[in-house]
Amino acid sequence: MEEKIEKIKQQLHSHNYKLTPQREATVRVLLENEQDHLSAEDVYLLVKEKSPEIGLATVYRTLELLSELKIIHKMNFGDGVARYDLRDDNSDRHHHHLVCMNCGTVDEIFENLLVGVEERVHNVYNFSILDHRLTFYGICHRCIDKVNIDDFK
Amino acid sequence: MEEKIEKIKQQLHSHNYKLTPQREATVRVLLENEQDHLSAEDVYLLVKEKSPEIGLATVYRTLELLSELKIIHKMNFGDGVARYDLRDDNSDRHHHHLVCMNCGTVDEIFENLLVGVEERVHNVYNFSILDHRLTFYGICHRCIDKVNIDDFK
DNA sequence: GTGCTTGCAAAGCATTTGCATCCTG
DNA sequence: CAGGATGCAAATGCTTTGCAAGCAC
Repeated sequence: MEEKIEKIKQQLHSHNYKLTPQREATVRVLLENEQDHLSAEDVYLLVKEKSPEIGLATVYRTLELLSELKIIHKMNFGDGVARYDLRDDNSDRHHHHLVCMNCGTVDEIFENLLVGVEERVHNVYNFSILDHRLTFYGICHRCIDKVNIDDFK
Repeated sequence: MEEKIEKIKQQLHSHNYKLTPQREATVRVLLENEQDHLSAEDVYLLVKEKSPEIGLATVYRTLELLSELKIIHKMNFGDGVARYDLRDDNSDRHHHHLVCMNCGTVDEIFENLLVGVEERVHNVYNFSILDHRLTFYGICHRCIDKVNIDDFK
């Protein structure tokens, strides 16, 4: 935890930004909720619990900044809000999402599912890949016995 | 073209909706721009050329309706606007996107890149897949010689 | 003090909704 | 003429921005 904060501090410093108390509080919330996919509002409410004086705009600016520095990932599952995820350098390229169309839960899976696929895209389409997103939409294991899957087709 | 319109008309009728002139104009724009990924605003402006009296709200309502009936695909590339695509039943599951981080162009590729992957996700995570999105972000063949790729990393 | 940060409020956009009107059957 | 469909304008919801004040080096 502390060493992760320290690392992010370095990353900010290397781009001439400071780890202000507000930014640190925001980063801590992200670290404490690494499995989740928090929206800016979610982060704001959690940060407010510890630091009630923080403004929503500051949270947005911090998330935008961390996103630009590629410390976090900004993503979109089609529900109208941006969601944020800490980036773990190692698992990053092998990190995909399972979005449940019944309960809305977003699970993460860590598997190198695209072995060979990226190379193929590069060779066939002359497209230089820098990042990718792979998201599966369906019904999660918690809901599968409770719903009629045909209702979602 | 005409038979595609006719088919969509049937799909609407089967759900007790009509193919009104406004809806037809909207569908025609989508058919005429099948390669593109138009935003609602784009569609609105194109429809307006032929039918200047149409309202933006009607375009939104039509796109929403077509999306619910799964006649079109609503998607999101992270630029803050929803984009729409006609669904071709056959190529649908093998239809992916290449988003250029320099010029913003979205190219489509049609390849069954995920052979085996879906089965694996289903078996390992007990997740019943109904749809997926695979998007690659990078630099397209038109831009690769004009930019320094490290600037995007 | 100079420049980055912040909080607040106002503005910005994309999208949705209320409502009176208009068709269509 | 009854119900769906439309156009307009207003409202909404997420996000960004302007600006004056605060803070740090």
